Amino acid sequence: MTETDTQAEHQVDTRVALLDVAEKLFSEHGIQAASLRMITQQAGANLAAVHYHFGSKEGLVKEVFSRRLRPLEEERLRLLDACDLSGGIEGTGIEQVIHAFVAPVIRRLRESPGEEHPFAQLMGRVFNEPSEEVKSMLVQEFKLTADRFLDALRLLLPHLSEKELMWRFHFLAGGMGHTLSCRKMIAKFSDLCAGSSPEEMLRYLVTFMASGLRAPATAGSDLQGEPA
Amino acid sequence: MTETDTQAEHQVDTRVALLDVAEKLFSEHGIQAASLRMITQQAGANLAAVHYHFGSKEGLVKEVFSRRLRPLEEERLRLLDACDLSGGIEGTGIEQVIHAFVAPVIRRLRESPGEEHPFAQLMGRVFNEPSEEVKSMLVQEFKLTADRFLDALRLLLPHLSEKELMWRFHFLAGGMGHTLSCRKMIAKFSDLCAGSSPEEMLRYLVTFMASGLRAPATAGSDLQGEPA
DNA sequence: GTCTATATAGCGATAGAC
DNA sequence: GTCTATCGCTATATAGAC
Repeated sequence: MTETDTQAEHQVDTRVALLDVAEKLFSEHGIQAASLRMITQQAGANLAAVHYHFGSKEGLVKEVFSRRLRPLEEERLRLLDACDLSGGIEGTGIEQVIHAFVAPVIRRLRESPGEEHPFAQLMGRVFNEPSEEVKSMLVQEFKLTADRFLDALRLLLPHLSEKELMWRFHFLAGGMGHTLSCRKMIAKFSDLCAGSSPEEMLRYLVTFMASGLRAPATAGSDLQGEPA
Repeated sequence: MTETDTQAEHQVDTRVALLDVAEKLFSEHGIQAASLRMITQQAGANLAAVHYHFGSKEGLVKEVFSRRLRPLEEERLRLLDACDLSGGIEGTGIEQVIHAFVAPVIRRLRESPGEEHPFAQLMGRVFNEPSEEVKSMLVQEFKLTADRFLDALRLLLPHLSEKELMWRFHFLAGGMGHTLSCRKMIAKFSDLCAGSSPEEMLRYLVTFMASGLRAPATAGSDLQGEPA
């Protein structure tokens, strides 16, 4: 290993180390609460390195997210393209679409075996915490994927109004997001959930959400099941 | 109105005003980002008033939550007691239980007509952002209600394993939490959702979740619908 | 109970040496 | 590219007058 190699590696390492540590600390303490001093210290870098590599804390935040989201959304769309939608509501197309949406997230959960993957928890935070600027970036990042998945679901569930279709998609996304990002808190409610592998949870999720999506359209005005 | 009345009211007003403004600013900017300076200024109170009334920022945070959660959980349990579970999976018991869980939240959304109710958005944050101390308080606060609802669902869905029952409850809670707390962000994805009233969303939610809960138990080992 | 003033500490950002 | 040193600002918390 030559001296220039070592230097070049150190440069890359600093940048990547900052992203890794930022991701971890953002997920543990929140974006606002994780200071650049904490991040650079744990990454073995200097405080000024953040501004050299990313310009500002905001720049670091954006790169933390897009580094993970870009390949994730790509994989989702690739799996969606492979789905067989010809069976309509009767076929397994709905299960396939749900799987295409959720599995790429689950797969990444498994990448850090034995531990929580920081980004999964961060994804849970992301919709509630960050600045308006980051929020807009995320909506933009998700909008394309969401529209493509909605197209697929519209094809499979033509009996639903556009509005109800949209809500059902958000029920799916919300149920997934909550269960993935709050695994530690869910574990506090029951040891059983704590003992579930991500794959096992995925199977339960697909069953539940597929059945929810297949439900008949909601009647216009009667409040179903409301106690007298 | 006597002078002592005015003084007494002012004291009460200060405390309540601090809670109201804190709730609003916590929901808008996050707990960490909402400073005591912002809160006391908007509440027309002095910076030191927070420490007089609540001891610390942490004390203020806890009271903001428990002030809303105590009556909310009470109402949920009251509605749960009124549910008719005798019909089993065939009856409307499932719809009634979901309604008992979600309606108290929806009703509070409607209390500030035309605006977002700050607490609904705050509830979305709550699972992801706050300190460990606040988190533990919340789990404790929710555990009793969760166990009671799980008892009801266990009665209605005896064919489910304890583990799958637990997960389905979290899918329900997550879907509800996400859609309620991220209404503004959901609106960015589609104008249709932005135009839905809370009551309309509740009907869609009950339809979807009831169907999800009623789904047959997941088979042990086959990954349903996974593309070949 | 409410106020002013201040103590103590941490923050993001930057200038400039190396 | 990395470092030290520091600026300017804000935070929570508290002491003490009224």
